[in-house]
Amino acid sequence: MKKVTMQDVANKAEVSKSTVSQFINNRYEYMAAETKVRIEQAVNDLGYIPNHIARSLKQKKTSTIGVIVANIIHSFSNEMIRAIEDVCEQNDVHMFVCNADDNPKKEKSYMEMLIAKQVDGLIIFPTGGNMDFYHSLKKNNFPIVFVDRKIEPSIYPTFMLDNKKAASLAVNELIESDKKNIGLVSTSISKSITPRIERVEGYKQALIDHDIEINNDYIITTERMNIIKSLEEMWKKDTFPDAFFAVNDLSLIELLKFLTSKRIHIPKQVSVISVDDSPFLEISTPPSSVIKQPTFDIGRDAAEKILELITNNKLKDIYEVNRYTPILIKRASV
Amino acid sequence: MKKVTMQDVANKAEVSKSTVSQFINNRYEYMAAETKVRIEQAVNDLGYIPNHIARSLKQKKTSTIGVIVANIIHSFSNEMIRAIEDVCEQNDVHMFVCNADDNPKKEKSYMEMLIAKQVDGLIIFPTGGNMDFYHSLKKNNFPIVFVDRKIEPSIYPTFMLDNKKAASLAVNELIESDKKNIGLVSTSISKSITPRIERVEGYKQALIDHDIEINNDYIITTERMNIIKSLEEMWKKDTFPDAFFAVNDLSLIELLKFLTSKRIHIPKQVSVISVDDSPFLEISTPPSSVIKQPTFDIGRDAAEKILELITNNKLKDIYEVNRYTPILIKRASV
DNA sequence: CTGTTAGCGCTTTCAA
DNA sequence: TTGAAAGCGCTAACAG
Repeated sequence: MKKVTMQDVANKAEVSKSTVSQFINNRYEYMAAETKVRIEQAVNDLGYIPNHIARSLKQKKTSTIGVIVANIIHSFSNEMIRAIEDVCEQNDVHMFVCNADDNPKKEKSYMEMLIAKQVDGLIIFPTGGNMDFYHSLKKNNFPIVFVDRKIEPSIYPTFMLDNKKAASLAVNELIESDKKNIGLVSTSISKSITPRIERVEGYKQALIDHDIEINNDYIITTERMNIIKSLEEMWKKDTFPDAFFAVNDLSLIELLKFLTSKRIHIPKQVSVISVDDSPFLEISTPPSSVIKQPTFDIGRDAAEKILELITNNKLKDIYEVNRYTPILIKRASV
Repeated sequence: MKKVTMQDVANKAEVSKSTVSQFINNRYEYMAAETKVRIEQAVNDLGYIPNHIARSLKQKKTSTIGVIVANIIHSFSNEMIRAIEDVCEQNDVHMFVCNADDNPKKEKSYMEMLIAKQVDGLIIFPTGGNMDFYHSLKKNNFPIVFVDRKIEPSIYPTFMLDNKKAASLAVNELIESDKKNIGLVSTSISKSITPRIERVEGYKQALIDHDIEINNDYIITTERMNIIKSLEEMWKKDTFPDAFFAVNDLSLIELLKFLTSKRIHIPKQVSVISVDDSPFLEISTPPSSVIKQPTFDIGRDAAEKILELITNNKLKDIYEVNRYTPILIKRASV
């Protein structure tokens, strides 16, 4: 496959390369109408598509950002991507999405790949496993914004949910419907993933605030694939929670699978509430109550921030973390 | 942000640019151990990351492919992406995923964008709205493979499900459990989307094969957002199907929403089966029986094919369509 | 074993 | 109103 270049177009239109370049970049100011037509003709005849990477090399920018999500499986990630896409589109910047799969190695390799491909900036859901790399990028003044999770100290702008609030909203809702033995289900927190940790803390705090004793036997924080096993073990014991707070959609799925398999009635026997909404929760039996993140706002603000950083290119030493207020959506599972 | 270049590394290590280039590309054959160490040192000190786009410009290839999915919402798309990713990784090629949102305009703009960014090839779930563009690319010998949907004539390799078989598997399953009035629900088929059309045809054929008359009142093919409305209308009539074939996961969701809202028991009153599996179907009530695509095989084969085309760069005039056999997964909804 | 050189396709002064 | 020339960061002969 032999690609058509600007030179080919120039030859065909019998003008110089630079004139074609002017044309391609819509700088018609000084261009004879007739020249314009000739070039247009040539472009169409040859099916010329400008080589962006040559342009980028020259301009030292690609008008492209990279987005690295922690795990694409979460419905939250998908919504965020949509929101970011919207503002990118409005600003004529492209975006590439990569999925770190909650794996710091993958995250790092994607960061390097995207930087090698000269993205102008990065939006990252940080796994937390690449502190040194973040810092070295910061030293080089490379624009990044974090989303969903924060790192300490917060050397880049960060946009995330008020997780404690989310947890207390959930626990309060459960308590109001007279549930007292409230369990928690979370996917693994071993990698110090802020939202999960904060939600667990928020859950504990909410219990304390209601003078309910924390029962560690009711708390499951483990790999997704082990959640059902842990629930089985809990089930075998003398007491079992009459309500659960699932810290995200994945843990909720596992929880529901377990509850269904045991034919436990929701909400009569066990109430359930989780963070993050997703289409399937409307058709689960019963439809699940959830704490929803203002995903769209978070995504939009993060995207606008990265574009601003790219333009201004002045990084502050430390940034405040921007927190967003969660919303309770009542359905029938509590 | 001022980027570190190969020249910077060369200066620091007191060698020439080309020597650094050798180093970066792991061509140590003739390199003095001591030089190697000095360069390594310099690379680390400066935090040098090679500029891929400069390299690509020179090499006239990016080792990157583009993937344009019709609609990322389908669970099928996600699984395909995973499968493609696997073979890319094994072959050290990067991949960029874009979502056409079932919109030919978006599809075209992504195609142009990716080609402008010099991807070496494209895997496309074609919307069917850009025939001219496909043909002009073909004329330029640009490597593409199609997935999930085909175009006529098949000028590029195509990998997709045996949709008629899928439909007949579904209908047979329904008939075997003594259901006779079998409805169909599909998202819009206006844009001539092969899988949906083929599944509708397959459904009709299967009914004919069983000497069951086709009742057009039982067939819904409309935009996702209108499905429930159409079901409502059907519901008001004298007769209502005792079973449904949903042609994909999205139409199934709508169908389930409707059935749930009417408190119609599945499968006692109405049986349900669909094409495409997805995690939420295990926790729906009851767990849904589905016709599963061998997604992994399709993705792998498509990815291997595009890499082959890129290497050989010899396009045939016409390709056969590769069909894959669907698998019935029995759960409790039939 | 290492350096010199040309050039990938484009943009951008500056000159004509 | 258009063209010539330099150069973005890198690779790949080839020379030394």
